[in-house]
Amino acid sequence: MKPGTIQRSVFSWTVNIRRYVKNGQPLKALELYQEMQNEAINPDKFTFICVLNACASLLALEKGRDVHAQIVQSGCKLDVYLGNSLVDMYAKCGSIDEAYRVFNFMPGRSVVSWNAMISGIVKSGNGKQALELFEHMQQERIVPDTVTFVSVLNGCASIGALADGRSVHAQLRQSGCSSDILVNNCLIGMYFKCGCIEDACEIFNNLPVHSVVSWNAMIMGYVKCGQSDKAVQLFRQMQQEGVDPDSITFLGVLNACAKKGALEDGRKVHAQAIKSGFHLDIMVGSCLVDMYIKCGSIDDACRVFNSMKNRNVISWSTMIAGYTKFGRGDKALESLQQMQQASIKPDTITLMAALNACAAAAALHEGRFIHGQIIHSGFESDVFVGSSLIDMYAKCGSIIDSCRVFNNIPMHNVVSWNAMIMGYAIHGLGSDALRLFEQMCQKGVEIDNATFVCLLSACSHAGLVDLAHYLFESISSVYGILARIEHHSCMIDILGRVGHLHEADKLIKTMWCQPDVSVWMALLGACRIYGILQLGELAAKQIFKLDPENVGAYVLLSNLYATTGKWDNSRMLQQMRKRRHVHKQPGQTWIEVNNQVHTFLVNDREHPQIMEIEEELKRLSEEMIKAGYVPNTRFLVREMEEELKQFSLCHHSEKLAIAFGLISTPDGSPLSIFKNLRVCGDCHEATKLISRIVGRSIVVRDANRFHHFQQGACSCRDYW
DNA sequence: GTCCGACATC
Repeated sequence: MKPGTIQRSVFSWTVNIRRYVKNGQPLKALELYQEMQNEAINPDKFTFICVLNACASLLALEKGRDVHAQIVQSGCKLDVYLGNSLVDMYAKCGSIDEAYRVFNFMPGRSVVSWNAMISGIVKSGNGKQALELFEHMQQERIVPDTVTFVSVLNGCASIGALADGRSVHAQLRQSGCSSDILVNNCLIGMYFKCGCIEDACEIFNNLPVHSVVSWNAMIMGYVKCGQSDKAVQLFRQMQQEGVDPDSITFLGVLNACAKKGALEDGRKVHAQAIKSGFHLDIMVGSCLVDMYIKCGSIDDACRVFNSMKNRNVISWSTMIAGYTKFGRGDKALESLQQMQQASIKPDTITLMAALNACAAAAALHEGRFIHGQIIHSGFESDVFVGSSLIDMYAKCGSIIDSCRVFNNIPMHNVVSWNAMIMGYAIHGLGSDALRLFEQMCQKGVEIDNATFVCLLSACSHAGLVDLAHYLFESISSVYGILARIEHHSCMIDILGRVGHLHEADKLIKTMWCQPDVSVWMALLGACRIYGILQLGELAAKQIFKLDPENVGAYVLLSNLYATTGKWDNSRMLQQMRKRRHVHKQPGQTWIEVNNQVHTFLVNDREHPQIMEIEEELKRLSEEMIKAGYVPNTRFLVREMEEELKQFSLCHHSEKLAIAFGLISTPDGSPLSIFKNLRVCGDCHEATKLISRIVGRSIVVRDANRFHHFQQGACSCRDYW
């Protein structure tokens, strides 16, 4: 072969490789590169640049290192272009150290080299370091260009550094880049992310041309700031001004509808997406699914999902999370299987969603299976996956497994500590929660808002009122942050449970922020326990104002009326609830025996062994009455004959499940049962007695926490 | 020839 032919050959291979890279098919590009080497054609500088580009977009660090070695081996001279591509590859792949090494070693550096470093550092999540490098770059008298400004502004946005953002903005004004449309869109995003809506609007309003990207930045900005109404409004406005939405616009506006729970708006946007063809976009499709889920229509979500031509890991994860949200853990886990049958590999987010499904459904068996998959796919050292595992095991009743997972996490963060503290909290292990908190402080882990929520929950479940007071005070006095709304609702819950209703009421009145539904619910719950009518009515009124379809509030208020003898009010309220089509979730209890789940409803006679179950319940009732048990009908709100009430109480779903568990498992073995609602007071009392009569430990998970019944006592010490 | 660009699933 003549030398000229070889030259042309390298050139044409490179052209083809580049075409794949530019078309967004980096994997194909690498395949072609391999083929080229198989043909014994030596790559040149231009080939290397294309291949590094492909590695960067695939985040293929190992492959990138190989290419780097080949470059060195080939004797190819490291010029600015090749050096920049190497820096970019290492930085994008997250290896900032290696990027720096090339950067420092390069014979000459252009503004592009600095840009590659800065944007890589921003992407790796280190906005502060990026700002330092920006400073350094200017000391070296390198003039920043629009690309630099875009990266640095993103860096400011990512860490919410408003002051730095403003100073970059000031520099930008003097630089001659300030009319660049991309830079301005970036500024809009930065100001939104730093919470300065006015500054963002000012930039938008002063733009000579509003491109679709500018509108998108505004729409997304408003969504992120929690002003979804405004986002939907802008979506309409942009079209009135003759700008056509693109797929990103749809993602933004669907997000807004999802946040607002605005089903009707969502449907309109859906129709429009179909008209313009953007519904075929895989991300718009996934967002439509998400919107319908968040707006409460699982049927529509399924319809969209089933009609999607292509689904990716995100579409499936959305669906798995959606089923869980609707209490369909079984369907969620089924989806995980289908996804794997479709050869889509779950990522960490999918697995976390699946673990949530197991946690919600108390499906310990499936949870362990997914844990196995996690180990198999090498995600077990991921701290976020680990935190979901801790949560799953805790909610499935195995706090020992939670501890084991916690101890095996190599690098803890605040999320994993919080998950473990919360695990102890729901099991009523207040002192363990506190011990962990002390360790966490000793290790210098930065405490966040969620930590206090976990700690206060631990206090609530263990009845530690004084400690709760102390912690609540220290949020502001020691940690210098304002106690948030969720901390207030925890505190009100704790105060309410011990009957300090005046104090709870006073706390609400002196809150610096607007009380939300959770705050009023905590108060209403306490009023129900102590039969405080007036305050309870006031709390309920506030809840209905904020959320007219809150089932829990209807139930609590109607219970409150019933326990205070206001039967008429109770009945009227129930009628009102039905008129407004607010449906009560039926109480349900399930138990796993021999890897099979048995589900019971109230007065359930469907179970094949119902005769034996009733026989056992009768036997237990007699023994319980001998032990001094008086059925407590206060917890039953419907106005009915006393005898009928007692019958109904005996047939609550939890009692049926316990009786079934007792007759289906060997003497002395522990029982675990799960209830979808809170356990009722009578069942709680009865279970305490049963645990003593049969000499077994009985673990009950209700919607709120775990109750470990043993020898006539419960771990919740009657605080729940 | 190299660097940036509104965006989603927890």
